[in-house]
Formats: sequence, C-alpha cells, structure tokens
Amino acid sequence: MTSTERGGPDRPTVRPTRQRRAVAAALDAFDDFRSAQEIHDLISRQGDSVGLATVYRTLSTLADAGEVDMLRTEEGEAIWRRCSGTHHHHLVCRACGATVEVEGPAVEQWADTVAAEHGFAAISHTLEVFGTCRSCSTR
Amino acid sequence: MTSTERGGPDRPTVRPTRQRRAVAAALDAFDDFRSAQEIHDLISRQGDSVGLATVYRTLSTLADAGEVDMLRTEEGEAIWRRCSGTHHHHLVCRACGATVEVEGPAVEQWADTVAAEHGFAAISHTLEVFGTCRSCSTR
DNA sequence: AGCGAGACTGAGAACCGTTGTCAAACCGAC
DNA sequence: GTCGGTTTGACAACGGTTCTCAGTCTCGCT
Ligand SMILES: [Zn+2]
Ligand SMILES: [Zn+2]
Ligand SMILES: [Zn+2]
Ligand SMILES: [Zn+2]
Repeated sequence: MTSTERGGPDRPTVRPTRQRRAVAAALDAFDDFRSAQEIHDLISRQGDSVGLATVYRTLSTLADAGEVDMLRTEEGEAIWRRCSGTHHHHLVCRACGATVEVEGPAVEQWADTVAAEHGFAAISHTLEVFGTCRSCSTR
Repeated sequence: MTSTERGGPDRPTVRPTRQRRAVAAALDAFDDFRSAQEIHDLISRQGDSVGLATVYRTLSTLADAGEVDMLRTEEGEAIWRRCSGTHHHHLVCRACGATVEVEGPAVEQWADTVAAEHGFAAISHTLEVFGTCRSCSTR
C-alpha cells in the first residue's frame, strides 16, 4: 500500500501548483464566459507563464469538480466561467458577453414532466438564454 | 438584368442537383441527429458519391432555410436532423439517439420573462433534454 | 535535509471536424 | 449548341483540443 489515504477508493491527489493558482486567478478576474485561449492570454499578459495544455487540463479538472461551467459557442468552441455550485442557467449578452446566472424551477419541472411523459429516465438538460443587455441595447 | 426573377432582390438561384437530393434523402432516412460524416457515409454506402464538403455546404444551406436543426454534442461536433418548421426543442436518448420533438410554452414564456427582468432584449434560447428512453432503460 | 514515488508540466506533434481554394463539370436560359 | 453563373470535388489549410513524453516539482517519509 503506497497511498497515504486510508480506507476509501484510491483517488489521486491533486496538488496546488503555481499553474493551477494562475488559472484560478484568471477565472476570478473574468465575470463572463471565456475561451481557454483568452484565459491563457490573460495569464501571459500578467507575466505568468502557463502552457496552453495545462490551461486545458486545469479547466477540465475544475469543470469535473463542478467549480466552473463549460458551454459551447454556436461555433463549437468551449468557453468557461467560474460559477456558483447550485444548479442554474445563463442569460448571456451576445454583444458584450455579460452573464447573469438565473434559476428556473418551472423549467426544471417541465423538463422532468415532458421526459416522463415520453418514458425517458435519468434526465439532464442544457438551457441558455441569449440576448442584448441593457447597456448594449441603448448604445 | 440577367435573372429571370422579377421584382425582388437578386437572391441567387438554388438548383436541385443529384448531390442535394442525396443529402436530403439521407436526412429522411435518419430519424435522429447525425454528424455530417455519418450522413456522408450513408450516401456512400448506398452507392452514391457526394463530396464531404458538399455535404457540409448542403447542410448549412438547409439549416439556414430552417429545414434542418443543427446542434452541438458535448464534444462540440455539429449534428443535424430534419425537423418540423415550428419552434420546438428535443428530448434525446443518450444511449440510442432516439429523438422526440417537444414544445414548452411555459419555457418560452419563462425565458422572455427572466430576460426582461434583467433588461435583456432580442432574446433567443437553446434547450435540449437528455435522458434514457424506455427501451434503452429496460435493456 | 535528503530521498523516492508519483503527480504535474511544457513544447510540439498529432488529431479531427470544418472551411477555403480553384479548376473542372454542370445546369438552365436563350 | 452556346454562354454565364452555379455547383462540385479533391485537397490544402485552419483552429481548437488532445496526446506524448522527457524533465520538473510535491510531498510524505525518514
Ligand atoms: Zn454557470
Ligand atoms: Zn435547469
Ligand atoms: Zn428539431
Ligand atoms: Zn423554445
């Protein structure tokens, strides 16, 4: 037995490295969804140096842990954002990217109901709302 | 004036070619969402020969015309399906891909309301529900 | 402090879905 | 049949993402 963990399954340890801190800080600096490339650029501009592959690896890990949300642009590019841990959806400005987390109990129920009506089980869903935010509309 | 169309703006003509018919037929043969590659493969298997680039071009045209829906897999790959012309969403089986078109007036309204509350205009939204269909659940 | 096992990283290649290029083929109107 | 514009296909190019793997770093242990 080489692991120092007792009991439970052999989950690999996750170490707090300079690179992971840099990615976390970049995520905190942004308020909206950003591509891995943009996050990588911000880190570089601040003098730090983190490989792009490491940015991807870190984002994936964080997404798996539920600490960031990942979604896809219309063009298929992955974009990430630090989000709250509870289930929510997004209201995103097409022009400036401003993002608001929103909840929709009615939608959650609708999804469950319509799925059950058709005999579907183990339901999950994706829902994003796009629009033009106030300041972008009046500009 | 070289166009035979009278009046209106000079929209380019769209010709019914063998290739476009083949893509349309392949779409009809499928009941669920498929990638361009899969559609191309089906056409090939049936003896027809249509370039992959042409499949992409045709699918894009059909999508612009609202005759097919395009959405993205979790991995970012584009998949297409011939769908009804009215606004709807999808209930998709994770295991077999079986797809049901569903409507959700309550959801449409929720999206408009929550967007208005936050001052967003020109709203659009994406919503897909994933699950395991009856026959896949009992298998 | 020194060590060892294993986690982590970076540079670049590889991957893969998608789009661009452009000469040849095609279609339809005349 | 002729002519201009449309469409096509083979292939290159592109862009985001993942893989590779040798070198580096962490951390528990002594
Ligand atoms: Zn979120
Ligand atoms: Zn939800
Ligand atoms: Zn549809
Ligand atoms: Zn809708």
